[in-house]
Amino acid sequence: MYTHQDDAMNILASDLPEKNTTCHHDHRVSCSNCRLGSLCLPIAVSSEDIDQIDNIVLRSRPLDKGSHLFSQGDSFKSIYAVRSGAIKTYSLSASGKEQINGFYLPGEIFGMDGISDFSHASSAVALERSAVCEIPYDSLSRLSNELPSLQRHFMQLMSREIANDQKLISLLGKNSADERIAALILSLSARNVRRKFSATDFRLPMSRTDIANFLGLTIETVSRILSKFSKQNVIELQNKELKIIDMEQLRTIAGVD
Amino acid sequence: MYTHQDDAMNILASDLPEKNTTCHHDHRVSCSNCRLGSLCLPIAVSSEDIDQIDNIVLRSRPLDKGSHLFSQGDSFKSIYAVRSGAIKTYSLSASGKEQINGFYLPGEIFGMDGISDFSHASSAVALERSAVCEIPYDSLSRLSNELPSLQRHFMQLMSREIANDQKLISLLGKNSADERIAALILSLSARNVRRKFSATDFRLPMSRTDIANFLGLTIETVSRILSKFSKQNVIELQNKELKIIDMEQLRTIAGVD
DNA sequence: TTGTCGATTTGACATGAGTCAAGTCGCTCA
DNA sequence: TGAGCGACTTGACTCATGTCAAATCGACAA
Repeated sequence: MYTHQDDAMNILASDLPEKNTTCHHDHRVSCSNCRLGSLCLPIAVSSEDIDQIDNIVLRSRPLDKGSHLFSQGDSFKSIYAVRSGAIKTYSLSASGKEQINGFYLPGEIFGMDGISDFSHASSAVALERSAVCEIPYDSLSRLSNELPSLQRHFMQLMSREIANDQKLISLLGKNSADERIAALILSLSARNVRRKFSATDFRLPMSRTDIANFLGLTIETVSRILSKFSKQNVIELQNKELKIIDMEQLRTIAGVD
Repeated sequence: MYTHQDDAMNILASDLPEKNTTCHHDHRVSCSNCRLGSLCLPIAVSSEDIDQIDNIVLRSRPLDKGSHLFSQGDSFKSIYAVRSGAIKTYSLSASGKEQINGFYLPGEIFGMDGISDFSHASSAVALERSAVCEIPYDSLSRLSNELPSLQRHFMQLMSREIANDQKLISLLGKNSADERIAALILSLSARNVRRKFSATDFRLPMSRTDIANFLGLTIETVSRILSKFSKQNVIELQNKELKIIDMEQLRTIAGVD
């Protein structure tokens, strides 16, 4: 039994000592060698089990920026784990508006919204050159029956996705633009920490337009607020390179007491 | 293989001819006699399987209005199906704000947000005198291993919950107050139809405050917009008794083309 | 029946975020 | 190196929704 403090989501990868090979360069790296370490896979899985999982995972070559992994309405076959880069998922509402549902960073899992009716309820597109692992759902289901810890882990993943969505609902329903943007920055920071990267210095993988869409704001509002945060010396921002200067203040703005 | 048109969610109950017994009066009714019919259970489940499910379901006595079924942080043991009445689930954000995550009507399932870390991420409270079926998660998991259709159905339920949440995210992020309220009324109407009740005449089980909280609005705005819809002869509203007068117009307002 | 209290409605006003309109920046490609 | 173009920023103004305040309604208890 284990829990995570942060809200990122994960399912496949191993617990072995990190190798310093960059995944981008060899997209065929196995789960047991993946530098994402235990981000994806259940910690409880033994190394023989990892081999079984390894066998069902498909590793495609990197996706170029802007290319789609699947589109809304496509028949559902697999879920995906980000290996490198960043992915956004979005859906079109009945009235044709695009809503970004999430940004996914290395070690995170997406594509689970297609399970309910065998077709994807959202589209997934690469925000930059990215590599993903594809996990065919049939094989995963079958393997889950043999590996109870995998089944449990998978359920947890879905449940965590629900919990994440509910946080976003609360953010959109109850928080000001300042609070939403501060919360997004803090979420990216926390997920960076999870991947053993800097909590304070990182690149925003998405455009201002994407941030605005995700947070239910306009691009002008996002831009103004980021400028304001910069003027207030809470962050420093050079295009997409972000540095958090005053983490405490950022937390205060986000309303985390 | 089957799909649903609307977005309500469901898992337990049978497919047999409806009996005209009101569930409220005998809260011990079995799944196979439940008037909710096939709303809850997977259609594919055979009658012997239903008996097995029947055996793991706990049927408590009705809950009074305002009483809690579980609270945020409680350890997770079961998921629940609404038999009669209505339930809301809500969670407190880091900053202490309450956000209603959903309203659940008879035949709908809730409480799945607790799976990820063995503790409930939200609280559930009865909006009116209600009866629920409790399905212990342990037993459900065990039974799922024997009944593939049950496991599939359960996955679909979780996935549908995600899809629902994403619709709400889009609604909150992209739609005006008018559109949000029209969409909620249409959702309640569709779910009523699913239960073989009137599409146009029903009672709102929740208060204006709850509607406002759920939709990310203030109670004043909700009240004003409901009054406006009434003046425009789109609906008629006597306290909580709602009659949809002009369904077409309501759809137009909601932005469903 | 009357009193009480919370739920709801309505009005007047304030304001945060959207809209519209210019720019400016910073890639990419020739 | 410079042209072109999409991404981003900034300013002025508007408007939808929130805030504050007061009145009314409706359910329930005495």
